[in-house]
Amino acid sequence: MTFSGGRLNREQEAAVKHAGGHALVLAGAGTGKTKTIIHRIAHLIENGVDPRRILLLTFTRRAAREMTDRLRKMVGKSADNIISGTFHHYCLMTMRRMQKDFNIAGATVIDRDDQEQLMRLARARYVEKKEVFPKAGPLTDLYSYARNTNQSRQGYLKKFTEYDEKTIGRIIKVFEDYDRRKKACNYLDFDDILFRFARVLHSSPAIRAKLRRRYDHILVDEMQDTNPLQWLILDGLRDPAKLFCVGDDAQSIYAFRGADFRNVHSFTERCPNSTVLKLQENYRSTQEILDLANWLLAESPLKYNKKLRASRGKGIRPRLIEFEDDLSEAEWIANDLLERHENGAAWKEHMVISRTGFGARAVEAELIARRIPYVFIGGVSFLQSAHVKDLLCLVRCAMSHHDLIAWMRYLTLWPKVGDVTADRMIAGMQPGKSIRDALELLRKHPDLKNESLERIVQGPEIILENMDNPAEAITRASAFLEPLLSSMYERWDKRRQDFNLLARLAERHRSLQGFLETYTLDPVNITQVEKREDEDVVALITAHSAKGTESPVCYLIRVEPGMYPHVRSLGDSDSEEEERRVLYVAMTRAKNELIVTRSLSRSDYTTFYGITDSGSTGTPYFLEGLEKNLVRMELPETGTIDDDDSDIIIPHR
DNA sequence: AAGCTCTGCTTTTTT
DNA sequence: AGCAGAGCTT
Repeated sequence: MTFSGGRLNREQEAAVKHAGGHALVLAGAGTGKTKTIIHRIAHLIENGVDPRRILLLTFTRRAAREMTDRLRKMVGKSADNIISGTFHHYCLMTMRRMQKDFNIAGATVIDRDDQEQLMRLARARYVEKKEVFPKAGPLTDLYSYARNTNQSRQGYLKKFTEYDEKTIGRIIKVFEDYDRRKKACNYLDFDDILFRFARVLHSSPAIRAKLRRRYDHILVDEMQDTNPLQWLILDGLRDPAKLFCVGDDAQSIYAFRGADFRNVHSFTERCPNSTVLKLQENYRSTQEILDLANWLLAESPLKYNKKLRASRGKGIRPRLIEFEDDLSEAEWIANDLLERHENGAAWKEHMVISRTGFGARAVEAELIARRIPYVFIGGVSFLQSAHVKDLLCLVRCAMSHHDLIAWMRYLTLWPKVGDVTADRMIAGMQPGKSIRDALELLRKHPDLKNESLERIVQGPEIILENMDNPAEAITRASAFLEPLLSSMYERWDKRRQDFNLLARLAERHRSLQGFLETYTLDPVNITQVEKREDEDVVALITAHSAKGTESPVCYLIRVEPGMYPHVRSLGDSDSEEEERRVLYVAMTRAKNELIVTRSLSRSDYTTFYGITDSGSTGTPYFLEGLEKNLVRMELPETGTIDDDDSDIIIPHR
């Protein structure tokens, strides 16, 4: 990202060579944060620190991989010896290697979808069908948030929700039921991964001592997005290991997930003898781009005390372009991309940033129609599509007979098996000690007498035969499921190709468990699998996923009332303020050119749900009162837009 | 007990 | 407009 070649400036060098206690590095957008982390690790290794005693915690696996790739170029293969990954990844890996200490043998990691599924079951027990009561989705959010911020359910619900006492009592009942179900199935949800690790770390001095002895240096990226649970983990692992935490409070955009920027603000109180270092010089963007970003922050009632200065100096003023609707917006962007490409620019020099995955749809359709190569980053991954889940659930069945959700899904794929029959079969397996016992019990189950169901047991057996060969297991399982699935789904021919893709992903793994867990924690997007990373493609990306990236030309699309701040955040000033930071993050991705687009007149997004009229009356909007000289206002060249007969339809293909 | 059909609700961001 | 859940039919 930020060029890692080139010399370090004085601030960066001070951070890289910092010796002594813990350090917090406040690094504004584009100030060479990644570069500084990499150089620091290289510096440590060159000064004799054993790479295996360096722990690097990042926010996404993508970031971890990118950093180790760049580090490898500097220090060679020893880069691969540092321990790097997300908090979740690191904690899970460590707990797996110390199974006995953490008591997680045989546990299945479940993703957000499964978690919601389980919550739905728990909810059904306490809530009448038509009753007005929070749905499983929101309940899961509440449950997760309370855990990530390490507070009691009761306290959290009372303080931060509007529910009355009675409702809160019932919500907690549902949560407790969820807990029981989770335990019965031996599941670990995302939060458990952090929670269990943190709990053992703080309740078992012996294990804590053992872990603390392992590291000399712990580096943390995106510190502003860590949550209280993650802080407890860092706190438990530090000393003698030195923390080196890098962050920027103006880029904190994950509060909805429990992130707490006190982890940045209270750092020095929590870590006595620590040093705060600053990186202030922006190397990424031109001053015009930063002026706009600075203006946005200055408009905030909060005091960020941030003013980015461009070491590169002057450049092109950001453009603000207005459209009739999102279709002409998308069309214009595609045209502009094509034009730039014809003039010799590479596709990969362009990034299209959207507030929501959904909001990028029109542009995506247009890119496909115009055959512009792109990757979509963020949004729904292909691992979440129904048929892929079917296959993965079959794999999971072979790993544990307690995996209720997987078994339920697998069994009900079969004709004449609904939830009732499936329940009965699953109950029949529970006395089994091992998965093989359980399969034996299932084979004898009365419901399998039916001739068409004999083959049910074969599915998991195929997987069991190929435990050490994930790719083969996937291939065989696909063939096994095909007759069932092909009749269930439309456009089966298209879907089945995803199975080949899945097998290719599996080739990279030696154990099925590792394969499953890797992609549960960090699902891969289909376009990311298909394309090589260094391929020449336009990046279509959500603002959240864009954090930590940069691009010479950035299109910021749909910067409209209802989007920034997003309608869902309205009414809560903290959330609204977070939206400002989302926009700030998006703006500061641009190196040379920032092109802001919007369609104010007929924003179907705002009219769509609830917002009374399409005029922006009353809806707060961050670009309201934008100083004219900060951007170049434009209308797209007319032409096709006004032709009545052009009646543009986006060609789907 | 399964499976189909209709209705109503939703669409933020992600480990 | 597309999906999940409720209710109805087989």
